[in-house]
Amino acid sequence: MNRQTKTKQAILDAALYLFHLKGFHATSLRDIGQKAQINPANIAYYFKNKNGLLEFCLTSYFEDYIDVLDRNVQVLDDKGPQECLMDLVRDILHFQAKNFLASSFIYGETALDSNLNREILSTYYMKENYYFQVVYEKGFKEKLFRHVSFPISMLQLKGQLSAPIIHARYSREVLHIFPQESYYIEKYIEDTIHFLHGTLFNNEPVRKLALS
Amino acid sequence: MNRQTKTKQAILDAALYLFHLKGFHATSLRDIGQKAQINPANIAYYFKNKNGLLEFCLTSYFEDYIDVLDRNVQVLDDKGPQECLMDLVRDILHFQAKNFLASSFIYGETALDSNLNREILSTYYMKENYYFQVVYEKGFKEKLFRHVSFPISMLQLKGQLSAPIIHARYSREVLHIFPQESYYIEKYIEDTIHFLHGTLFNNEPVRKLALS
DNA sequence: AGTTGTCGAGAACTAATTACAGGAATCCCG
DNA sequence: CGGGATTCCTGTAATTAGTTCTCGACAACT
Repeated sequence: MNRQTKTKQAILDAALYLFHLKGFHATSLRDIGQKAQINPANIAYYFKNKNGLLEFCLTSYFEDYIDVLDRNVQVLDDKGPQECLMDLVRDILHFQAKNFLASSFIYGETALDSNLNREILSTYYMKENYYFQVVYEKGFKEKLFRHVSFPISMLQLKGQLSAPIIHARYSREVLHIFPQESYYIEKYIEDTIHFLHGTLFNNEPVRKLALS
Repeated sequence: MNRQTKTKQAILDAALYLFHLKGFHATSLRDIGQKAQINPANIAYYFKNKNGLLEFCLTSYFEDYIDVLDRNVQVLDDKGPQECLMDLVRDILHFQAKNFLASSFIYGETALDSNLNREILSTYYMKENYYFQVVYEKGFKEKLFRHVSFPISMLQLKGQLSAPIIHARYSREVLHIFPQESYYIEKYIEDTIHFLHGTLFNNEPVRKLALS
């Protein structure tokens, strides 16, 4: 890794950490510079300005995210909609855990109506929605999914997927579970899939969870 | 309404609106003053400083929220845990829809790790958790709830409850559903209760959703 | 008249951004 | 192969803009 990519990475790491900690607007370039052990002017050099830094963070995150979706949906016909959706859930939750800092900061920002990054987010939302819609439609067509409302089911699923990130502090401090530890991630994945079986899939769960 | 409460309310309305729109740190007191048609110095007069304004927003919101929980859990023994939890879901979703601006801003802020309002939030999280735990425990004891992990189930439920707020823009722009309209609220409540039947409650749903 | 509420101006501070200069790495031509 | 030129990278410092908060004056009720 040459000098350039090294400082650039240091800036990104520091920025992501501080964004997740305090939010975008609350972190100054000075903070980032201090954390990354570089001069704030460097940020301008690499990312033009604060917004450029934000845009870079967002786009590189979403590129990878869309990639995860794309890879999964490409094998939709082989796996069938149920397997495909389960794998999507698995991969998305893994992806979010791996990119925890970025995920939590992005979820936090998107809760707001801010028009700062509206265009960027809109684009990726549309893409994300497209992939899920394809899976759902195949599921409906083959009668493997119950006849539920796609938007509502999608919104529920989004809630499930975002919960370990958005409520991370709540999880840690109150529930005493640690949504970044692989034990809990696997457990949460299992339960999210169970949720799909309970609300969306037509046939019985392949592997039942413990029932009392 | 006398002059005092009138300006105070104007400040609060403007603040909540702008916080929800741009986030706490991104809104200046000048913005609030302009939106509320008052002089920014008034904010200091009523709330001491910007943080005081934030604290007031948070505490008054959570007071009401805890009130909703409390009222429901007080009649736990009469209704039984299933009915009680369903009514909780109903009332919480209604409450959030009614206080949409505050809800979305607070969810946005709590996704971050900010230690600004850590103490306030911690307190209310603990309370919230207490009420749910009481309901769950009765449900477990009377074998009306399946033998699931409370923290994980709770996290899932939190995800369900926060989704219409956090993903409000996604809902509107991509899914074309409007999580503030009573039609969708009722529909979403129905589906959330269905989620409880599918993942938590032991007996069959009282009123089945359309199955294909 | 005295209390309470509102306003405008500005002080003190912090932020992003830009200009610029010194240094390091790299390249090119002798 | 070597040394100078060029490009790339980093740090300092000044500019500009925007923020909170205070203070004293003014208005409006009681």
